[in-house]
Amino acid sequence: MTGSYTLVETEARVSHRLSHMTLDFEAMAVTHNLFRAASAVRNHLERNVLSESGLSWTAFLVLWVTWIWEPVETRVVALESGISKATLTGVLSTLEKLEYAVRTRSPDDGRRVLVTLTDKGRDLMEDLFPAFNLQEVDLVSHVPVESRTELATMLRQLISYTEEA
Amino acid sequence: MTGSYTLVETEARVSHRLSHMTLDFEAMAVTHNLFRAASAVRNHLERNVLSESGLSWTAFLVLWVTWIWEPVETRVVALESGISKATLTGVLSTLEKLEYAVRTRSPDDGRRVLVTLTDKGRDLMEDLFPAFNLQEVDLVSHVPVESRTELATMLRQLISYTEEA
DNA sequence: TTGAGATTGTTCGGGTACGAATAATATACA
DNA sequence: TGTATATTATTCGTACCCGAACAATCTCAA
Repeated sequence: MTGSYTLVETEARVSHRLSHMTLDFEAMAVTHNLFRAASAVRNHLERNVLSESGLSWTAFLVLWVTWIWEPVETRVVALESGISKATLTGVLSTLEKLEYAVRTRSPDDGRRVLVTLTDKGRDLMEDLFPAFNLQEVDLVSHVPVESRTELATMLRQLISYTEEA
Repeated sequence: MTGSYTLVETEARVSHRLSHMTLDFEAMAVTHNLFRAASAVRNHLERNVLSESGLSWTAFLVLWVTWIWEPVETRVVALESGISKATLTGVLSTLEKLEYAVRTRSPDDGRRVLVTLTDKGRDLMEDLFPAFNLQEVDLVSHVPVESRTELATMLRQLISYTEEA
């Protein structure tokens, strides 16, 4: 916290810089906090849970999606993980090198590639996932219990906008 | 949206995989949606506002922080932007190459480096920022007006946890 | 005043991250 | 049957992203 500016300081300063513009500060605060929260939470989880197993956030996410849906097409993994297929190609190569996942050509359609976990990958997730969830519980501890569902709902409303054609 | 699984489908599948574990699904939904929202919103803004000026999300963020606080130490810029100082070094080099910002050695302390915008950089922000905010307004349009402040507040509560020693 | 310890920005190595171009495969229609 | 069109995963080029190691600079006590 040391050295960082408060929300009030920032808003005062922004108003000063932008006094001649018409702006929606509430919308600004939402997106701003959304990114601060996402990157803060991500860094926290990477340091406290993932670093021990040498997994990046994205690698874990891909592993998780595969764990839930395997065997699953890479197209779906990319979509569910929120990354591009170009990025996924690299991450899958990493996971194959670490022997957590394998690629298989689809028998029905030669263009498609299916992803599955190795036994080693499944073992890892069995260990990692509960530890991960424990940290998630800690993270939301400052948000009142009765508001958490609403928070998840509002976040989904943000997602739904970007999914419109 | 095509091809992606719904929340209900995912939760059903996760429960099946994890029936023998004790998990907090609400905490899971919050972090999961937090990241989906952040990456969706980020990609949306990069495509609809930033791509025209050849700026990445992070480059814009750094430019924005500098615009508000200049002249400002790189240490503070990194903190406020939520990136590491190693990353900032690269981004600042990009911004200097594009002639949007400049580095200056601090006269008081030889270790410190101060960042300021060029006139070109300030002109860019004068144009870009209102366009950016317009998109932000669109993005929160699916979240009821009366809930937006609360959303921003809850996101700050998430941030506050990670800031504890 | 000198030297141990702290602070700061950069470099380095490895892993994401994206859009655009590409190659391989499948589909549709003539 | 063949050929245009569509869909898929990969490659390519460039930029971001971090922790760790590093060199430069400052601080402060002996």
